[in-house]
Parts: sequence; structure tokens; C-alpha cells
Amino acid sequence: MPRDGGPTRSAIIAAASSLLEAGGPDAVTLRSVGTAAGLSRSAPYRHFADKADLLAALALQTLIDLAAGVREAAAAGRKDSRLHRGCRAYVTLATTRPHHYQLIFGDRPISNPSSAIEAAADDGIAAFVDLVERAQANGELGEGPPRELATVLWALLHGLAQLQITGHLSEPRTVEGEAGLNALMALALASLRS
Amino acid sequence: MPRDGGPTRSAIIAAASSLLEAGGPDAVTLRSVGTAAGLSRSAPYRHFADKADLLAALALQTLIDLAAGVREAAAAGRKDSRLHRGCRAYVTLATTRPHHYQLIFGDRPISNPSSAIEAAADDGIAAFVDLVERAQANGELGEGPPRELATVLWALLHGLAQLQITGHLSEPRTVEGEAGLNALMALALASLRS
DNA sequence: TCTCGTACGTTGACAGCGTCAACACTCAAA
DNA sequence: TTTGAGTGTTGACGCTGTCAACGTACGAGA
Repeated sequence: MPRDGGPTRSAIIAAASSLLEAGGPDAVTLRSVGTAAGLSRSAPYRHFADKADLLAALALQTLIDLAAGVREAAAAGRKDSRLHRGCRAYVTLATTRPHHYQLIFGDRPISNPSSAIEAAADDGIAAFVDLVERAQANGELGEGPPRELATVLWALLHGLAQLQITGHLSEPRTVEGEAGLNALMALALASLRS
Repeated sequence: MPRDGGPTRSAIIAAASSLLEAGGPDAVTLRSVGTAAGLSRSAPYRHFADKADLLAALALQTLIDLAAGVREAAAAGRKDSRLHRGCRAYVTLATTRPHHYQLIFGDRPISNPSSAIEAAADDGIAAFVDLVERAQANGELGEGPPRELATVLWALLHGLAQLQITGHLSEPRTVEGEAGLNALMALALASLRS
């Protein structure tokens, strides 16, 4: 019976997170997670229903961090527009921790699509809606229903990020490296100007 | 030592494909694939280096089918523009066989990113470049480098498809069902008009 | 103070998995 | 006829997720 925010539970998630970042999904076994958290192999079962449940918790955390990162980057700095800063932050966060990001969009359905995950995804969309509305207000984006436009924006950024993560953007196809990815994003935003 | 196009190899791929479509990635074990192909459990090892290699072959086939489907839909019918038909075909193909589609963008890197996969991805981009160039010619899309615009278009469609597959598009967030998805796509294309 | 239930952690065990080694058969080329 | 490559089989291995059984610490109620 999982207690909500116990320190052991957090330690387990942190251990899984480190293993995932360092070695990819294959490195995350319940045994290695237990060991890395200073526990023994099936201790995670006291805090998570199964492995999928643990990974879902990690995906949830990633989703929350992503939305927070977008808001933060949009609010801070003044080099270019809020819209650009927010979008760049999303793609950068995704490509910097590719395995975490892939967790959110992996094939195996998130075992507990409960309130928490739903709320986090809603919050992510809300961050994009905010970007869109402000961009529309200052003429950076054309008219249109903000919620739907925000979804399109999310899809676009997600597509770019994942194409990059999976290596489908490399030369000789289109672009190279982070600079190329940013250029592509700028082109996309410019095209959306309408 | 895998022979190129042997019938047994094709049977193994077909068996894996059926299992994947019917039961998702967890249903695809080398044992079940062997059995479904009328062979025994480690027969696939005569035709594929390992499981990842088999799945890569399936991903390759999916990528090829995808590009062909887009070209075909773009060429046939006259209800709306080539651009719309091609884009709708991509999203429909992706969401109709979600597990296959997810194979292409899964976390585990494709083991043999060899000429074949590269060529298939290149060909997919080429199909989108063609759509973009024709759309630019008749004013449906604004100016801009076709190759880069095609990549943006691919990213957008991929994002929409995968958001849909993973359930992130359902109400109460944005849209519901295939009709909603198509509406979203139309909105995106209209926004790209520039 | 004693008791007891609950949350937490451990070890032992199991079936299923990917994988490889050893072996067997088939059949075209020498 | 021999041979070698290609193709298939079974046995066995270590690793994995998972569960049952067991131990322990500790706060609440008698």
C-alpha cells in the first residue's frame, strides 16, 4: 500500500531516474533500481504496483518538469519572444533527457492514466494555450481557437523533438545538431504566423 | 546468415506483424513468433541477428508502407487537395496500426540503422517534399525551402498521430475521435498557409 | 506495560524471456 | 560420393518481473 510521498518512494523514483538517464530503458530493472536506492530487489513492490507503475510515476514527473520548464523559460529572459523561448525550452528539455521524454510517449500504455497524469497533461496544454494567447495578442500568431492552436503547437514541437531523438532529422535528410533543430523550429513558427 | 528475401524470413516477419497488431509489443516474443510461423522457438535466429533486428525489419516495412500510402492517397481521389489527402493518409495509417507505428519511434534505437532504414526515411521525406512543392505551386502553401517545410510538416503530422495514439488528445483536453483529429489537421494546414 | 496491527523490508522461488551451443537434416556443387 | 552451407531442432543458461512467506519496527489501544 503506497503511501503518498514517502522518502523511500522518492528515493526509488530518483534511482530509477538516474539509471534511465545513464543507461536507457534496458538499464532500469527492478533489481538495479532497488540496489541503487540502497534497498533490495523487490522493495519497490511496497511502493508501486508493478514496474509499469513506477515508470508511470517517472513519466508523470517528467511531464510536470516539462510544463514548468516551458513556463519558466517563457517568463525569463528577453532575447526573443515568449513564444520562441517557451517552444525552444520544450524541445531542449525533451532532447536533453531523451529516455525520460520517450517514457511519456512510449508504446506500453501508461498503467495508471489517473487523475495525476491527466492533470499534468492538461497543465502542459494550458502552458501552451497561454503562449498562444499572448502571441496572438501581440500579432505574432494569427487568429484561431487558442486551445486547438496550442494542441497543434504541441504536436509540432513533439514531432520535432522526437524526430530528433530518434535520429530521423540527421543529414543528409534535413538538419544537423541543435542549431539546425532551432532553425527548423523558427521556420515552423514563422510559417504558423498566418 | 540471413538470406535476403527468403519465404521463411517473410513468414517470420508476417507472424511478428500479426502478433504485434493483435496483442501489442508484449505479445511479440521470439517463442510466439516462431510458433505462429509454424517453426520452433529459436528459428528466427537463422534469419535475424536478434529480436531487435526482427523488429527493425518490421519497422522498415511499416515506414515503406507509410510512404507508399501517402503517395497513393495523394494521387487518387479529388475530393480535396493533394496535400490534404496525403496528410490525412499519413495520420490515418499511423493511428490504424498504432503498435506498428510506435515501432518506428520507439526508445530502443533501431539496431541496424543501415542503408535500408535510411533510404526509407529519405523516401518518406521525399513524398512530403513533393506534396509541399505542389502545394506551393498552386498557392496552398506559402514560400519557403521545400525540404525544410516538408520536415516541419512531417513533424506536425507525427506529433498529431502520436498524441492521438497515446491518448493525449482525448477530451477534456482538445478533440475527440477521428473527426476531431482531422479537424485539428485541417486547422494546422490552414495555419501553415502563411 | 503489554499487545497487536500495520507499514516496510527481506529472502526464496517460479515461470517466462532472449540467447547460444550442440546437434540433425537437406540438397546442390565438386 | 563427399562435402559444405543453409536451415531447422532441442537443451540449457542467466536474467527478469513477480509473488508468497517471513521478519521487524513502531504507534495506538487495552
